[in-house]
Amino acid sequence: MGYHQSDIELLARVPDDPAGRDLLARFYRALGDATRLALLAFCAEEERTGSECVAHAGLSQGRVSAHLACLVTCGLLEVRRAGRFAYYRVSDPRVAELVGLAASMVADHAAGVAACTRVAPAP
Amino acid sequence: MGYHQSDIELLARVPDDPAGRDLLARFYRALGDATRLALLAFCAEEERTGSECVAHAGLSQGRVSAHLACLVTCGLLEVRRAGRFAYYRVSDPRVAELVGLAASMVADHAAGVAACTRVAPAP
DNA sequence: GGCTCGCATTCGGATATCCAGATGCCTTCG
DNA sequence: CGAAGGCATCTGGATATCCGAATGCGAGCC
Repeated sequence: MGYHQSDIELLARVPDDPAGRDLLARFYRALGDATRLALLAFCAEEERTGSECVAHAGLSQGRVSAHLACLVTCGLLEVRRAGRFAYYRVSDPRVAELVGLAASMVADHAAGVAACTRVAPAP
Repeated sequence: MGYHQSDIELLARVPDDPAGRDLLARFYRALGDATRLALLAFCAEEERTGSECVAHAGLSQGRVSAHLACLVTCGLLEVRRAGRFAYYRVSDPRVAELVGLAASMVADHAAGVAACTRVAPAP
């Protein structure tokens, strides 16, 4: 008793095989970086070129390019190439849902998330 | 043109301040580990004790305890303590939605996610 | 009281991911 | 053609996270 239908769903959604779970974990790690989240929000507003993303992120060009490539291969961003420019944008509405849900949960557990050191306390 | 309402939402959901984005990123990283995903699915079926989780995960007891603590502080799992036992379970329906959405996106981009090396190629 | 069990925390080492800077390829412009 | 701009990739070093094993603490049983 007390279990929601969605809990059953969860079970079905998390892959049984280790390889599938690792894939899902990798996908979450693509979202697990503050710079990539900032780029995602930036490219959700409107289409952006690589240089615009570099200026917005305030990191080295090479690093931002790698972050964008990560977001594209994971399906979080789409890229359109024209001439010497690359235009990035968020096109999948599931991305917004994913971010909205997570932000909502973080709002309810901000202190815990901030304190959560997945392995070692402060050295 | 071509932008969904949910994209606007996304913008609003990703925090403007770096600290807020870092918190959101930390939350995603809590989900970004195959062992923790397996524990989440295991504890979604029904309430589980720490020892049951250790047996299911097949890792050292100390490590599983740390993973469970991470999931609890991030609000992904709830713990109920009785006597010398700790009972873990998923109680927030948003967890299932979060996992379902991610799994659905991974299904559409499995090859990319598998290939995505966030920084350095194979050494 | 003393012992065992269940859980949490600490220790040292391995691996993944992050970063800036340098280099290379392709496109565009003079 | 030659120079400059935009993007991707490689190099080396710093940091975060993971792991098993050992240790500490409180609860329940004999």
